[in-house]
Amino acid sequence: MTIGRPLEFDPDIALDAAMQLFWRKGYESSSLQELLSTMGLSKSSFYQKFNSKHSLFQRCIEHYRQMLTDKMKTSLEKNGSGKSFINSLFHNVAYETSGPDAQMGCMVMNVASEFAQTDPKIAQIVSSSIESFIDVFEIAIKQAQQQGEITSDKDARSLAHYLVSSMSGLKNMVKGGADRETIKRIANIILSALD
Amino acid sequence: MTIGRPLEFDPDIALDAAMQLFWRKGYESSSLQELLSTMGLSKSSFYQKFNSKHSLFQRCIEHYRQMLTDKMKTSLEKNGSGKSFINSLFHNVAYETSGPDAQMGCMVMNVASEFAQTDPKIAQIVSSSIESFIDVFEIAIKQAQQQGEITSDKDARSLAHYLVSSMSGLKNMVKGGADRETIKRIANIILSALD
DNA sequence: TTATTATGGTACCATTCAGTCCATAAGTCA
DNA sequence: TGACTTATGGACTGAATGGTACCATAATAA
Repeated sequence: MTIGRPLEFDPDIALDAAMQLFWRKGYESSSLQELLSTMGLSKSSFYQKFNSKHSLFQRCIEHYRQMLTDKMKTSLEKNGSGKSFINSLFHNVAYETSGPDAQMGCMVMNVASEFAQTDPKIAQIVSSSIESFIDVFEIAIKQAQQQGEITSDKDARSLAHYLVSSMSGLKNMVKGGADRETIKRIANIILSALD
Repeated sequence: MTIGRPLEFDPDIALDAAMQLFWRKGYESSSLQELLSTMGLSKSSFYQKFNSKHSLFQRCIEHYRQMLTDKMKTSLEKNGSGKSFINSLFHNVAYETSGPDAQMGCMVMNVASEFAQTDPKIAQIVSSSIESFIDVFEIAIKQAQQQGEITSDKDARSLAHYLVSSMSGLKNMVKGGADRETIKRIANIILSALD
């Protein structure tokens, strides 16, 4: 055991709460006050565990990357088929058009949009996070190719880039106010590139 | 002549300068001070001509919509071919990867990402702006279909939605740090949906 | 007990934010 | 000239920003 008074909060839970807020509102619009209340801790505790708003933000992006890639990988395993994993991923976007968690988009792309061009450190985290997403897609595509769901003459890496780009664009359309049916129609065209 | 002391600046030029800044940095990160210096006017003049930062912002989005749709329409006319217009539009994104004006993305999509979910008034402007872009793409597609460059069995409106979504995603990839060759490869896959 | 660390609270810091107010300058019209 | 109208520059305001310092107190381990 470490000496001294133990923490009264779970740093991981606090980090996750912060991530949710940053995801929803971005960096600038998430004030310290809001962070403290959603994380459920005082200013003292905050600055003791997380050095600053900015360093917390970086950790949140990493946390998001980890959470999302894990989620995708388990979903791929459960699904069995690489192709149907991809299909369901894109069609699920249609259900982000309404509800409490709607129009949040992808946190990494949100960050890229907010100030990837300004902050080199953040830009690097964003870039490597995108690479992680591409990697997962590539695994799914190669699996689909082995299963005969996608023709093997297509370059898996390029397709993976294409899917990340398309997913990002689709989520942008949701943010722009597109309705469910429109999203479904776009998703179908996107997915037709895999045939 | 109007009575009273004449304006010492051109409102249209000032508006365009403001748009450039908002485009580059978004709403929150564009401080009033920066706006004043790039627009080249004092605080008094600013608040006299443009009521507030927020109302100026709305006008800037409208201005962007107008500028971009005009640019696209003239480009379509000059190009003659609907298909080659679309092709060049997507391949030109590859050249936004470096340089001073790089990684600015589409202002409307940037705004959608920043706070379309927060501000209903802005959300409406964003939504109608996206519709305008879709309209232009639809014209280009129908023209290409008449010219036999795209098969007529495809629904032009859906394809237009798809192209806006794809363009948005592609620009996101640029912001995320993708290099020129990667963008070109993605663009080719996107455009293959039109074959 | 002693050492160590965490907590909540307060006060405070400099800076920045958008926005207001007023005296004055620069014009038009009579 | 002088009245009228609008534009301009600068000083000013009140609120909010992220961050620091300090405090008494509480909870653990050695």
